[in-house]
Amino acid sequence: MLGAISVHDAFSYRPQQGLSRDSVVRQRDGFENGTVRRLRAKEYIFCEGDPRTHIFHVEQGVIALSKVLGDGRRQVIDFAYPGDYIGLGLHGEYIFDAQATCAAKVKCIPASALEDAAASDPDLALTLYKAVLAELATARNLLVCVGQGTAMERIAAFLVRLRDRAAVSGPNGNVFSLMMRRSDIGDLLGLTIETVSRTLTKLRSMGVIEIVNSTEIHVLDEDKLERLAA
Amino acid sequence: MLGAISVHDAFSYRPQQGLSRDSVVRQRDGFENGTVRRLRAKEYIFCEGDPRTHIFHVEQGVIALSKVLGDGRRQVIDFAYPGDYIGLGLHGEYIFDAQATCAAKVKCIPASALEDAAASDPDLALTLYKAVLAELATARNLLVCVGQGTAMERIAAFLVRLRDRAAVSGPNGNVFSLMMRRSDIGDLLGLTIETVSRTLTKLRSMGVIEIVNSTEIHVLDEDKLERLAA
DNA sequence: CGGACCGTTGACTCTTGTCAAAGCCAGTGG
DNA sequence: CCACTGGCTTTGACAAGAGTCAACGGTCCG
Repeated sequence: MLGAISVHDAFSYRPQQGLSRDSVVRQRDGFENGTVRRLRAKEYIFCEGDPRTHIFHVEQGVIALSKVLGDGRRQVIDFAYPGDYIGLGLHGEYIFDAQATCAAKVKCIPASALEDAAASDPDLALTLYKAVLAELATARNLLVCVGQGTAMERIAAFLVRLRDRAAVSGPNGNVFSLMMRRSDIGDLLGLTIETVSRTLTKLRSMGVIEIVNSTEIHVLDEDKLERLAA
Repeated sequence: MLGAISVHDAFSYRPQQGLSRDSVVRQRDGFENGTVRRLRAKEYIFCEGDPRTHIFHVEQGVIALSKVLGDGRRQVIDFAYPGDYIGLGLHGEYIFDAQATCAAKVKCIPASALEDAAASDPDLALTLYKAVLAELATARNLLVCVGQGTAMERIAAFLVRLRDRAAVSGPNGNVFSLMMRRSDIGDLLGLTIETVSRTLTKLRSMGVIEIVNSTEIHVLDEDKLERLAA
């Protein structure tokens, strides 16, 4: 299976090895403490291997965290939603790519600032520890889903998670926007965009969901959706 | 895909919901501080949902950490090797099963002892934080492998990791024992035992490895093996 | 209006899963 | 000492789910 590298415009262009990376440019315009940075869909915040100068706090939108193999195949590791932190850890470099799946805003916090604060504040340190444990649990649950589930089970489980997220933040959890392309979903679940599309279509024809404008989902039968999830 | 739950003898029997779990029995014979517990192949140390009373330090053998779906499908999340700790975290319950893949020895440490020590010892706390970060990196790498790799790429990557592990602990990293059944490998990589077997056979017929007694691997062409890995 | 991007759908291929049979090996008991 | 048994692996034949390739349509935007 070969995943294509989609290169859409100069702004979202993923820097290749050996070329000067645009993260250097980015640091000059908009990386001051607490600065909020606006991102367009498909724009990169950083790439795997970039020096880990900042932690980012998602204010708006969705950020895909992913790893890319040499031949272009991409695995999305997780999506970061408003409230989530990106880039925690002790490595000198980022260990994955971070890319907006839609228009987004992130607050940029110098990594040293957060780490200094954590060193003198046990509560903050515990919070960071818990955040990493949560990331670990998320990664393992996704692994179970991808390793054991059929396409239908993976898509259904993904939709259930989106629904649960929407349910806590709004009045009607059964209506939400995907905020991302089919390729982002496919790269999360280890499926092709065609399989994602076909599976969503099947869920629609089964009366489980309704799809508006390719991007907005209405869950019509949440019980059935949950039974379909792995 | 339906993975069978193999039940072999009373000792390794995986307790079902609602039945009294043998972990209660186990706590009576061999869970004192620092006690070393001997395990037979396929014996459980604990199950997901058991109260998290102890941390375990692997002394010998291999422990499979896994999650099981309702219908018996199992995803191995990681293998713990001598030197590794099992059961770190802040949850009140274990969040996965831990089962020996072969004869093994683990040292049992009361969870409270380790956590009390970490609270007053920043160095230990940092060590635990790093351990969790390492687990996170492992889980994500496995996710990339399982989500994007073919059967051959997954098996090759798995063998490369075993070879690297053997290389640091002994004189000849190219000869090592799997220390586990095909089903453990399959459940790690999201493959059936038949596919694992066929892929290993193919690697043998390609002259990349030699298989002795189903369980001992000789890597004959490590360059080719690495090129095959995802 | 034209182009780029995205999503959907169809036809076909192929990798992997499923089912079944047979062999191997170790442990056990006669 | 040997036959038997159970667990594990290997192999083959076949089925099915997902991937690949291609065409088309819709939407957004310059």
